[in-house]
Amino acid sequence: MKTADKHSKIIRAATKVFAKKGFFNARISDIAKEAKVADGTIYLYFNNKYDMLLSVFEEKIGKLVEQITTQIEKEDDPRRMLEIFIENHLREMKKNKNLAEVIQIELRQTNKIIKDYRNNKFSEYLNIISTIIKKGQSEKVFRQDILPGIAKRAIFGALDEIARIWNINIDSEYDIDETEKQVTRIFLVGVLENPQA
Amino acid sequence: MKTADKHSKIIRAATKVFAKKGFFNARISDIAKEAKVADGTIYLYFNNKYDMLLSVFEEKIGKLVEQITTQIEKEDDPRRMLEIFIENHLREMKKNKNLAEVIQIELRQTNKIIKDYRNNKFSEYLNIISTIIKKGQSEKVFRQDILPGIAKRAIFGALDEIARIWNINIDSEYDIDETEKQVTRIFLVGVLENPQA
Amino acid sequence: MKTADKHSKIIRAATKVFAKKGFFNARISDIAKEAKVADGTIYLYFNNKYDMLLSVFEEKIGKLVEQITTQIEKEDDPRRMLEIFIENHLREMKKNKNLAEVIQIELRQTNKIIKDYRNNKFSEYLNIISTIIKKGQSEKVFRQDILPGIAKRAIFGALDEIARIWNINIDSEYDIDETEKQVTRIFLVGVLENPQA
Amino acid sequence: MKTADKHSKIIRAATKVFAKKGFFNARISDIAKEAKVADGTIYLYFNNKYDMLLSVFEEKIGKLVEQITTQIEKEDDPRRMLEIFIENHLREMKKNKNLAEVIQIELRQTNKIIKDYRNNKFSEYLNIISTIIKKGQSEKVFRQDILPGIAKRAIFGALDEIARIWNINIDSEYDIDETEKQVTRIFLVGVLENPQA
DNA sequence: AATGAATGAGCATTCATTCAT
DNA sequence: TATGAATGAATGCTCATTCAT
Repeated sequence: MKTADKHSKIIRAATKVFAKKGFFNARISDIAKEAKVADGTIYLYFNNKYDMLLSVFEEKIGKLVEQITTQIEKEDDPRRMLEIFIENHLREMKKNKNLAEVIQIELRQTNKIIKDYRNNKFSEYLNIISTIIKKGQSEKVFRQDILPGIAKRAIFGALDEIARIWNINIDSEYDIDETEKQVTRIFLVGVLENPQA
Repeated sequence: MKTADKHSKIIRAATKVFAKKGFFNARISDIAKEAKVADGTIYLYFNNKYDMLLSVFEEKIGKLVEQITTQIEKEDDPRRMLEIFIENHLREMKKNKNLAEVIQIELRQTNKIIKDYRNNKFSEYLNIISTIIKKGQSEKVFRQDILPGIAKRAIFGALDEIARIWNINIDSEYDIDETEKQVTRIFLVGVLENPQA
Repeated sequence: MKTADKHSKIIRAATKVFAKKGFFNARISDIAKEAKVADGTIYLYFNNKYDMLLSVFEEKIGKLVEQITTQIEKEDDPRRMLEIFIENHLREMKKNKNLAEVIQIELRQTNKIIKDYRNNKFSEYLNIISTIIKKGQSEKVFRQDILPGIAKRAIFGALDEIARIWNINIDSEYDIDETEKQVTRIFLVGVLENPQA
Repeated sequence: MKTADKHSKIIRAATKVFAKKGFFNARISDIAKEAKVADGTIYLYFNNKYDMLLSVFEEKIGKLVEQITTQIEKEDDPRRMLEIFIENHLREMKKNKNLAEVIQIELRQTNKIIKDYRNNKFSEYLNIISTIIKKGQSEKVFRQDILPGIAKRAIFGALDEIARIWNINIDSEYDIDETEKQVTRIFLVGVLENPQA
């Protein structure tokens, strides 16, 4: 087996185990067993347990960035772009609950001090949103008074919370299409009946 | 010192230590030292470490529920009520970063299975939002097609993510007043310039 | 309640709890609860946990010594005296399983170093047997070549092992009368069919 | 070092430490240090502390069973067989005081409920005695009215109590040869001068 | 004398990491 | 590269004992 294969086998196993047990409750030996690899082998590919989490996170987010970017590039309407982002995020999280879980864990569970200096992919991911917002503003499609730095947090936070619930309640009340529409509408037009009033 | 005092001293210490180190990295002896109490004393008031986290969480959220409910009851306009909720949540989190942190931890860090059957206060908290939404809908102030069950998650998630960032970046770009206005506006009227279009 | 009463209430409770859980697994608070007394109160009557065990043991054995001595004094035939000893020991252990248990514990479970300097009652108890043996020898009823110091251990050991089994198997195969007869016979005439041969 | 070696090194160390301090006072780290092994290593070979005690006990008793069985098989006279049993037991306990101690501990110290379903070797050991008795009865060498189930307990109890004393008094009054003869005689012919009388 | 809240030393067990093979 | 036995630091929790009331 080639090195790259083993590396990704471990990443896959780690994603699964971290998602299932949480970072602190996951044991290296769990991951090793899941990856069908010896415990020690893991340390040939990662420096330590936390490094694995970070790698998993970065890799998964990296793929998301790529995938969403590809789709968005084909569009020109910022409304549609935002819609695509929301759609994609929710669909990916629904499809891959482990991924949703790992995002939750990495973002909140581990030592904040260690965290900061490497989360580049995640910044990139959030910045897809703010870039859309800014484009919309320059094209006079989005309100000028929206602060993209805040909007990107609000949108990501909303999506993330919804994904969190999916991971807790196996059967949620609303289906994914409805949820997408709802979230998109809330962010595009707000909850007011007559905004002009 | 009276028993009640010691209990709340421990809660306070636990909140601080959990916030600073995270649940898994917090040692009982850290909390004991912070509370100026012996390690064993903690077990006179709590069954185990996780029980402390849950107690801290429930108590803090309980106070939030009370405080926000009191303020909202004085209002009648659903728009204003939603604004008050957003305002309060953000102000509390800004004021008490430990609280924000503990919410983050409890919501994502610990065993989901154990969690569900006790997080009543948190449900209550979220339901404040959906109640406001429903009231707004019945008064034709909010759009009829908004699903309160999704909106409450979206709003809480947005607020929570913003608070998370405050806890990471000591100095955030935007001040609290601006952030409040932004979030309120995003949720009330959305990001579109001309929703009618 | 008079002091003596409380002392004996604690002794009774301790006997019960030690018997049920063993010395090391018994908690002071268990004994206190059983005696309907505060934990701290126990330390007004005993120096420490081990001191309680020793007190329980000495008191119980002391009573046994007294009881058996009284009965034996009425007899003159060493054969009958030995029989009475065996009878009494077995009957007491059958009647009071806690006592049997505490003997087992004290004799084997606790620190040998601490033990030695106080076990006077137990020596007295064993010496009842050797005294009987010696009397029997001087009256030419028992064999001259029997060493009383060894015989007393053999007899006590046999009785104690039988009592141990009673405490493990709730229903033993043999009833107490039969057991008494058996043990008495084994020690009086041995197992041989034709000792002369 | 091979695995088997390490296992037996730990068994040896545990036997020594349990004997010296008693089960409850023995610390895992004591055993680890005695075995020149890390604390954690012990848990690669045993599930927990109690499991070690049980393993030690079973292994030691197992060896005794084997050794005594081998010797007894060469004999045909039940009198001699009983003598061999007594001889062997006492010699082994004298030689290996730790072993005597561990028998004492395991038999009385630990949870009786757990105990029963695994002490197979010990049952085997006691049944060597009853088998001898039965053989003697069928050959009309031993009295027909002796109950083997009681006799085996009486004999084991006697031997065990004598071994207990050896472990307490470093210098006992009687030497081993004399003790053997005494015990054998007591059980074979009893203490009476004229059994016929 | 009696209480029981408070103490804090003590320890079994876990598990990330190492390293000889 | 790969293994997995070995390591030993780390810690939640217990419980005998104390002492202010």
